[in-house]
Amino acid sequence: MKRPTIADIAREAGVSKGAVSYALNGRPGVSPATRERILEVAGRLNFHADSNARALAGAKARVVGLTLQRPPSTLGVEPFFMELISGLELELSRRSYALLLQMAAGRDEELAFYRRWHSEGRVDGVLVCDVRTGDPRVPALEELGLPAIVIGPPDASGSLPSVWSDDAQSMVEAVEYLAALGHRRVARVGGIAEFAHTAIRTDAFTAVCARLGLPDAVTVAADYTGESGARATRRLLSAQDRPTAIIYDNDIMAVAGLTVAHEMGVAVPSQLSIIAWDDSPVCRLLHPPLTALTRDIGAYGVRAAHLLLAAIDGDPVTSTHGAPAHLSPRGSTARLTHPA
Amino acid sequence: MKRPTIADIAREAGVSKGAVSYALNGRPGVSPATRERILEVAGRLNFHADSNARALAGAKARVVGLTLQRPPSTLGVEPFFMELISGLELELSRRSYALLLQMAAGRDEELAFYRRWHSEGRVDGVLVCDVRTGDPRVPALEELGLPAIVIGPPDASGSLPSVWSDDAQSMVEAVEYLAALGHRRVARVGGIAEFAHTAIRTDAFTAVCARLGLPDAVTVAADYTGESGARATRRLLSAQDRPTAIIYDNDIMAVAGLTVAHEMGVAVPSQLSIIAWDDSPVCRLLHPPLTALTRDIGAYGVRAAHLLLAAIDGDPVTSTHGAPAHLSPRGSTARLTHPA
DNA sequence: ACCTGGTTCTGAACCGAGTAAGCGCGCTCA
DNA sequence: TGAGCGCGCTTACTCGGTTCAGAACCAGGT
Repeated sequence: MKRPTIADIAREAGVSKGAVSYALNGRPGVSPATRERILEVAGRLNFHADSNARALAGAKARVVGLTLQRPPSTLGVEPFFMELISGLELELSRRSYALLLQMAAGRDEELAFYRRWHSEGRVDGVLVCDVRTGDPRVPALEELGLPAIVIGPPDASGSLPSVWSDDAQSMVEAVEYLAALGHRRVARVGGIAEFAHTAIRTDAFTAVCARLGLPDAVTVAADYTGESGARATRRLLSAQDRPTAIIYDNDIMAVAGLTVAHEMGVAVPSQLSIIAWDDSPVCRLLHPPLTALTRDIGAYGVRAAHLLLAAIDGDPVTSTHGAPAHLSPRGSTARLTHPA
Repeated sequence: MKRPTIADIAREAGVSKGAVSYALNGRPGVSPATRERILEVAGRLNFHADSNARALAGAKARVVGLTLQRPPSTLGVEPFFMELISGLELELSRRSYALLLQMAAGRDEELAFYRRWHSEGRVDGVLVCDVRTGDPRVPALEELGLPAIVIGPPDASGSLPSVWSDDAQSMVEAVEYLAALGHRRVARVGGIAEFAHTAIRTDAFTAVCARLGLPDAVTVAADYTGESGARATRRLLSAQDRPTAIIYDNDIMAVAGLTVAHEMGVAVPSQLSIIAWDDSPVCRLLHPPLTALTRDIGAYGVRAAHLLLAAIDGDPVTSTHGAPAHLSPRGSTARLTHPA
């Protein structure tokens, strides 16, 4: 027997299609005895309801969509998205939801995918990453009425619920730590400036540096790639009063920065301290191992999936903050011993 | 107007639902004039056919599935899968197919997903990674009749078409290069031994070492994680006659190996040469930059997607070989200058 | 005996597409 | 003139579920 349908089960169990549907979905309308008989038959025939038919008849498609718009070269290296996806799937699998993954060239294409998915009835909801301030996707999704969760700071997510941590707090922790080690000239290699979380980090960075009286709290913009991180680092280390500590907005740029320091004869950590935001296994493998702002990215995924499923079920959902990234001090940060 | 259906278009264009279906699918049965009118209306209403209804009515679901069974910690770091997915999507998007991504805990769970997807009518075909010799998924998929493409060597893919490159050839290139640099004691840190491509590389490694008269061509098994690579490297470098060159089965283990060499005071490349299989941006950022076996992983994805879509269309499909990985010599390999 | 209320189940409509069968029309050709 | 044919389009049914209206039945109360 191939691909049994509820009609097959109904015949086998001696009931109508309707009864089978009620029984399988755990809704009232069938007696416990009949329900059990139906479930037994379904199990015996290894029945799985056709998801297309179910979705067509008004039930959920049991699929959520995720689009990523970064270039593959960046994506492949950053563990962020894979860890995020792992977390998402943990929760989605638990509820028998599937994940539709789509790479997009830009926001417009990404938005076009949301629109198409919605009108094709492919997904019950979507997850939104890398939001910018004033991101057109937010109002568009609000208008579509497609359940959506933003993985990013709530500032830019409009009425869409979001999942993120308090980046400002983590930034304060990092800068205060560097200041406590005696650093005065602290710089930062930031991520893509248009992303909302980048702006938050930049503001927090300048604010805390001002509060601590650190001069020249400069942020150089980069784009998460190793090359851009290396370029930014060269620029910073070539300056008159070069910084004695640099905070990078992701780990791959920090790795690049470490190499540039080597290349320019700047000793890490004796002459330069380095902190990476996000902590991939690579950070621990380098020499010296990188001090990093560690956070449980998988937990974001779990939480985001949880919220999205709740939103799909029509439950009221509000933005939540996960635990902020905390500092994992390793060999790349130290008190200055060989001032330049 | 929300979510227009073909009935809406039919009314608007003054024809029947059937005519609309024919027109939209580019099949005969409507005159050019009518077709154009229908397409104009569809475009104006921004119509997209409900994929559930379409799939239910016997057409394709336009979805392919991919399951990954490696632990997220490994997945996140290795750029392989992200690059593969990017390549897949390039081709899938071109044909308006979507990608269903699923993490699985093991082969059995992975197989269960294939089964469920098939019986739920969710996917038109699947992609299979990390095949082992005698992998149960191969006969299971053959029996299911679900179109499938193996991303791996054809040896273990049974009657399923596969996409891979000639790893043996690349291994020969790497070992001959090391031999030409004067290395005699060459070792290897291999990937998971059960994977079919690992076996191929191991066989090729021992064969070429034997042919070149290199003694002790030992392969230490590891599991692609940095920790396992570091452990394996420590073991190798602690041996009586330690190797003067090590080939790693992925880049992350090579990074770990480089750090262990540092840690043990073994200079790279003067005392130890290192080659990584697969070339992530990180390889170029290290000091010294890692010599790597480079291959176009995205191209695998494009090719695999292409074959899968052909198989779904019912076209005859045969396994293909992509270009083999080729050596990108960098600073981590050199002629021995400080023999131990 | 009759009404009420509740549970259990059936039957049929419906979701939105695809598609086989059929029908009218105009054209060609015997 | 009428048979035959092909084009263009409509009609009606199908896919496999969900869901709603109502039938059948049973029990209890009056």
